[in-house]
Amino acid sequence: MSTGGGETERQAWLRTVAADVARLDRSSSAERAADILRRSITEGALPPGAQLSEVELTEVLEVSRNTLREAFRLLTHEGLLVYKLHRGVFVPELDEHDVVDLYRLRRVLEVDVVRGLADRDPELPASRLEPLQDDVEAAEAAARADRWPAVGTANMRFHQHLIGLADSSRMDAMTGRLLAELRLLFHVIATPRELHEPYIERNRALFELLEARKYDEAATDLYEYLLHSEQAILAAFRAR
Amino acid sequence: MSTGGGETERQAWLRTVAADVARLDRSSSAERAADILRRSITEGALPPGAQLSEVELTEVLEVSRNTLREAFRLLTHEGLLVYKLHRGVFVPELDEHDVVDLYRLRRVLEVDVVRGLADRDPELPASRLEPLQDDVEAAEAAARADRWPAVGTANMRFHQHLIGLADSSRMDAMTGRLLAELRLLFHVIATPRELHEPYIERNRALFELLEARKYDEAATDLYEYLLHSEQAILAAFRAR
DNA sequence: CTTGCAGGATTGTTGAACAATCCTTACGCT
DNA sequence: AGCGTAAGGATTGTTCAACAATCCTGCAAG
Repeated sequence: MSTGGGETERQAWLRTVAADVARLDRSSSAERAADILRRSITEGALPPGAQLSEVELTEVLEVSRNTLREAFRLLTHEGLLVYKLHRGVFVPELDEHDVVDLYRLRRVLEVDVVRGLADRDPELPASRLEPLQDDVEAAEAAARADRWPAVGTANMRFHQHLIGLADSSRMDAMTGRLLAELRLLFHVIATPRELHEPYIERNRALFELLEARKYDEAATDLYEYLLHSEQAILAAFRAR
Repeated sequence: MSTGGGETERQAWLRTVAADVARLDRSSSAERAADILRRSITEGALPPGAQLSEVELTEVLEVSRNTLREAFRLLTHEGLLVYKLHRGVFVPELDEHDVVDLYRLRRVLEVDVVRGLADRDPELPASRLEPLQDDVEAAEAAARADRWPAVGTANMRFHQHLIGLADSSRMDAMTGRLLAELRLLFHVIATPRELHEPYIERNRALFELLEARKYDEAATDLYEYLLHSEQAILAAFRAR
């Protein structure tokens, strides 16, 4: 490797290495406990409204109460848990107001990302779209296997990767939080198939528009897409 | 008060009461400690890069190490502190990349809020603009007294209240985080006057456009405003 | 100049203990 | 019976002390 090569190139490499190191560092007992709880919540094992007992979870997760409370704090700030002082932590119960709030933010962020891709199209290698393609194909495969929760997961990851195209760490974090809360909403809906099926082909259509570099068209399409999704969830919500 | 009056009216009232109760509940030792640290950081007493020793702060704040660590977690998720595993917590050092990232999000969120006001103009009472007017006048008063950090604080609150017009709790939280990080950036800039002075009258102009209900004009004005502010900070940054 | 190895300092985690608050139950009153 | 109230138990909030794991510093050896 040449030492006096490209200055910016070396800096970019240093950044990727630093990111990898940070990723390896991320392993404390509290975060491992949070990982387990996060999966339990997003997969529905802990339904909205459920209380998480401290003494019970210390035994299951094999961590001390203090460490468990740190895990609770982590998840609280992801929106997956809420604290009620002197009463404990609960899986939040979101309502229609939250649906509107969440989707407003999704529309703002995602549409802006897609529209902004036009400005930096030259510096965007085609390989950046590969994760999106993988997600689309994963959703299609899961649908063929009738595994609708997996379809929902793949669709979620599609949107997370879509935001990732903006190279904004803060947008990534916000989106992760928004999608986690959205999953909370999904669990109150009885029919996951009707909830996720329509968006498999809409995601593919969106992906192909991006591949064809028709960013403005993709943005307006995505806007309609998210409006439609919001209405679907609201309708399912009102039907209990 | 009529019991069978407006259904939605009563629900709205219940929501405000619930919000007040939640606000009163919000008082634990960890959050009080976090409040003190937050002020120390945003006011510059703890400069970027500084490490916060646990044993030292337990004595100053008179809380236990566990409670202090909960306060650290709170501030970490506000972006005011960063954890390095087995090394401690530090005040983050933001760079030009972060400036671009933060301002991109500010533009997206704030412009969307202003533009969205047009749709719900009828239901928006004029009193909602009062906090904005107060902030503008506070900034003008602080400027006359040569208190430029206070000008910066008032300008920040102006934008926080601007976002508040959207009635989105998640946007409020995100904006609080973004503005807190922005304050971190201000401390590396030597001349607070040149940094804040131009935006006193720009905020007033924006307020008057909102008062006149010229929302589209206000939105484009705000977009230019934020681009200008971003360039000013980047310029000050490159000049060390 | 780099490498490897103590030693000390700091953080990560645990367990126990006590105070504060909430929930439940039972009691007494109208 | 219905309702306010008080005692009791259970849970959370907070503190403390201790130990394990990791990092930083300085120094010696190659």
